Amino acid sequence: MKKGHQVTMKEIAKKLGVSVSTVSRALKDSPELHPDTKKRIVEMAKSMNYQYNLLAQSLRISRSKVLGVIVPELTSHFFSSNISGIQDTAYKRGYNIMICQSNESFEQEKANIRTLVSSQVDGLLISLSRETKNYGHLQELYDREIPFIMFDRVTEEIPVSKVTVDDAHGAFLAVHHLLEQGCRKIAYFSGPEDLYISKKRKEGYLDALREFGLSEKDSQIYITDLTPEMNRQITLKMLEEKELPDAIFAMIDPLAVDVMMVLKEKGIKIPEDIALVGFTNNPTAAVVEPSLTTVSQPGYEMGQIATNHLLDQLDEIVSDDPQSFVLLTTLVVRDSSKKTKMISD
Amino acid sequence: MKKGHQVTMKEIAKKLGVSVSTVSRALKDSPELHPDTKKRIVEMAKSMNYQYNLLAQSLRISRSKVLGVIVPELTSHFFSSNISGIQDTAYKRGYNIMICQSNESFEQEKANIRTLVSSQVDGLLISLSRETKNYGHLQELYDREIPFIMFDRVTEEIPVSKVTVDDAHGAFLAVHHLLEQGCRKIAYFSGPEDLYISKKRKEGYLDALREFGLSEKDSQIYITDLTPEMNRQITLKMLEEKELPDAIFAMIDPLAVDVMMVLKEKGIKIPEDIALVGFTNNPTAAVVEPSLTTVSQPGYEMGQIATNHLLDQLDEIVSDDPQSFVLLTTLVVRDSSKKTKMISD
DNA sequence: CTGTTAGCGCCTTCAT
DNA sequence: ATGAAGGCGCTAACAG
Repeated sequence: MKKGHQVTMKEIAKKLGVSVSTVSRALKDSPELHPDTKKRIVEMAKSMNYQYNLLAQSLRISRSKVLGVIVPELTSHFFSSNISGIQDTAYKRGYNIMICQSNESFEQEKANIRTLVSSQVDGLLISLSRETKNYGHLQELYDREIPFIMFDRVTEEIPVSKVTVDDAHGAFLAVHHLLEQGCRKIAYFSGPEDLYISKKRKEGYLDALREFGLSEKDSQIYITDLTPEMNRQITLKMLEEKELPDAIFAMIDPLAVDVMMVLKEKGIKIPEDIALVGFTNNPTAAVVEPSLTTVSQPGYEMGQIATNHLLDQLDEIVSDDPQSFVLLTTLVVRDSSKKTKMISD
Repeated sequence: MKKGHQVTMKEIAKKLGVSVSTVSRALKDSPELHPDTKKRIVEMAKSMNYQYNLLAQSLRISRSKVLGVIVPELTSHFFSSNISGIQDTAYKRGYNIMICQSNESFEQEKANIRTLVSSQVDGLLISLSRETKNYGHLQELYDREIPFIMFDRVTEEIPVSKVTVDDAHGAFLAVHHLLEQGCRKIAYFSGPEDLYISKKRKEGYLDALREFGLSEKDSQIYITDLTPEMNRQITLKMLEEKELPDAIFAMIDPLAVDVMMVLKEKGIKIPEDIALVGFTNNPTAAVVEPSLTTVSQPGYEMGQIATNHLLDQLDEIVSDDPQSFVLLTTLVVRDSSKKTKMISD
């Protein structure tokens, strides 16, 4: 299919017998121009259906007004909230966004960066893939002075701005809540240990235990690669222990839901036998039965803040010094953790 | 923040004492070039960290290798699956995608089209906003010969290719299944009547009724604007009727889930008292209790097919004649509709 | 095999 | 108040 011809300034100029620069000025509403000429040009442009060519402008001013976004996956609710916040914010400030998904692959992530840089994006917003364990590609971006910031899945290794949630504190809130409900044998279901969030949430878990006079000896940690199969498997494994925990803190909602399914199958009552808390506050958390207590992450706001900060840096409204934005999580208490039943229940 | 300087072909050329075209050819791996020169250039490019400037190429060849995507919202699981399919497919074929969300606003949708066209996208993939009731902006795209296709939320008014699911058939499957389960008073919970999918799914609903000797008189239709509040409200209204339906077909999963919540609150057993079927197969459908029978829409595949077709049109692999791809839906039977309990249950 | 030239659509001096 | 010229980075036609 061949695209229909796009009207250019040149054509408007010819039709009106003026120069291209005059047309350019008229369309930019430059003051140093006769109002009549301006009016004639603007009207002609409209009647010819003239459409500004951003590409040409970008090349000219070496600024594309496009931001690149890389996320591990598009279909996760959390990341799509991020993107939603990024898109709305960028759009409001006159930017478009180009999106890539790494599909949790390191190689793909590197390739994504390459195409986005080639596309001359003015800056990048990156959330790291699960596989990303060395940061040469980010270091290179940094060395080449291509503005970028990281969100959610970040690394401390590169001195750029980051937007995260207070994972440790969120986990602390979750486990603290379980302890308040009277639980004392609380298991932590963790994703891969080298994952940043696995570590951070473990910190919060242990902190909360300590707060209640418990030590690491009282902790119980199960590790999964987060596939539904392994999630099931470790839950079953846990159920084989002589002494069951009275609560489980699952690192992330989908894991919590998988755990819940197994417990229900096995006739274990939630929260009576085992209380359960997740993390993220996915839409599913509200509708499972029992409804899942979880830690809410402000995905949309993360996107907004990340984008505004990056654009502020680009526009030199703020300095380039790397800043770390740590958004607060909140505990959403639902039924899966209510050991102390209310009368109204 | 000022972006670091990007190396250009010109600089490579100067450093090596060759012309820019030679560099260009070397980097394109042109055969009509001395291998040694080519090697020298490629190595120099690498050592200088040369990065191709797609923007310049786009301007030159009047093809941006970028596709524009407009969806009503980014955070819905169905649309993010679409986008995931679009992104993967586009990427494989050497295209990037620029994404906008209309947030279900007609004005926003028009504005999105404008920026994407200004950005010189080679084609557009559009899913219409809920508010979009006239199609002048699409007609204009069409008249200006800007290649685009529509998916999921489409209109028949514009002769371009479309990718949809067989909504009527999906609804038919759902209601047919309920009838087979012995239900005879089946209510249809519909979104706004002017919505394409509301209409299509109603068709399937009525067809299925007819198949079982029922007529429009035996139908019961409740209409909501799909907000959680109104979803609740119409469910409560239905419950006030003297004679309750024995099954409900809800036009879309979130609506089905809202209905389910109200029914459960009121102590109505699902599926024993009222069976329930949704549409879309959102992740939530699998985890609510009882698990929700629903019609599955292949979101990712829709994105793939739409993108491949649009790119095929652009590359003139297929003709420009508008084609209509109607993907088949499948019924996913879960607990919310099983009137006839199996022994194993 | 390689260089020269012209130009994609726009903007920005520099003239007039 | 307007025009002419040069150039952003790259490619393609034409020479040689």
